[in-house]
Amino acid sequence: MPPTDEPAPDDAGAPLDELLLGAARALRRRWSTGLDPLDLSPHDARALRVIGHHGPTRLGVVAEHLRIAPRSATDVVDRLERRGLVERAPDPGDRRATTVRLTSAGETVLGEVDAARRVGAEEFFGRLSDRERRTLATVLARLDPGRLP
Amino acid sequence: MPPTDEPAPDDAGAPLDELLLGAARALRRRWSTGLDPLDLSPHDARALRVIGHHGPTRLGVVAEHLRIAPRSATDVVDRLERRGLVERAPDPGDRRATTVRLTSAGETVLGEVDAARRVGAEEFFGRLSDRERRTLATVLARLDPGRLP
DNA sequence: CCTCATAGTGAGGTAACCTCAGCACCGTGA
DNA sequence: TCACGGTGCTGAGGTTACCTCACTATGAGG
Repeated sequence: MPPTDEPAPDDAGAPLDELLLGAARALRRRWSTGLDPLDLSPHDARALRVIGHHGPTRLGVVAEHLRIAPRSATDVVDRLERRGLVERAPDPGDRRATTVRLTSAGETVLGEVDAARRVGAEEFFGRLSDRERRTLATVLARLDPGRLP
Repeated sequence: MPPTDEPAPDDAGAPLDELLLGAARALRRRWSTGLDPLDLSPHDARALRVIGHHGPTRLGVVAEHLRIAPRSATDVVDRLERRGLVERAPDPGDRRATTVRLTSAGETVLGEVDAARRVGAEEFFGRLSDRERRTLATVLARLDPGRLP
């Protein structure tokens, strides 16, 4: 066995990267169970939030916000449109482009999604003190290259 | 499969959960580029580490450590075995069970993986102070339900 | 116009999971 | 001692969330 500073993986010795990925995985899992009654995948819910929050937006912009390839945004929007939660409309300024916006059904569901998200996050991050949460938010924000000045 | 290296705009006042998922995503991306020269997916590299650091282990135990279904561990070990990095052997104490351990090639690669991981994590977590890192580790460990007593 | 870039999408692929069923084997309890 | 429910692994087959590549329709500059 190569020389490493590993104690036991189950204990507090796990390295930062494993911890980060593990926590993200756990969160995703919990989130997805919280969304079960809405019959929405976490990803679609995320997309719904982006679209709702940014008003009528181009597909490409949605892709950027979700950090996925434009082609993948097409799929996401397809799914949401099939569910009647969003609708496409031609961009008046550029006839190549398509804008997406929430339907009223979409806005309703978005409300429920936000509620579920809040409850799930509350449950997940519940074991942390307010101070720990603030610290976590600060530190994580600094780690995400997309949000840096 | 080179991940798109988008600058990626920010999603307004991102809440804790988005931050966590975003950071994990960014880390995974960086990690995977760091592993490119080894021709290993992050996942397989993770499995290699678990197997290497636990000596000959049962498949089921590997699954537990990776937090995946036992069936999925079979796939991971299959891939690693096909690459000649690990080998299966019958568990002497239980003839239903199979143990996995690194080959010598596997140990070599594990060394490189560990090095790459350290470099990548260093780069990724580099903007944090030692104190911030320690705090992050503590907080994340508390968030991971898999590690609770 | 002609050319080149850009927005979205069809086709087709991949990775990393999952469940479910089945087989070989284990430990128990009557 | 042996039937039987539980356990460890795997084959078959599915899902999800992405990807690239090639294409069409459009826009913008010379």
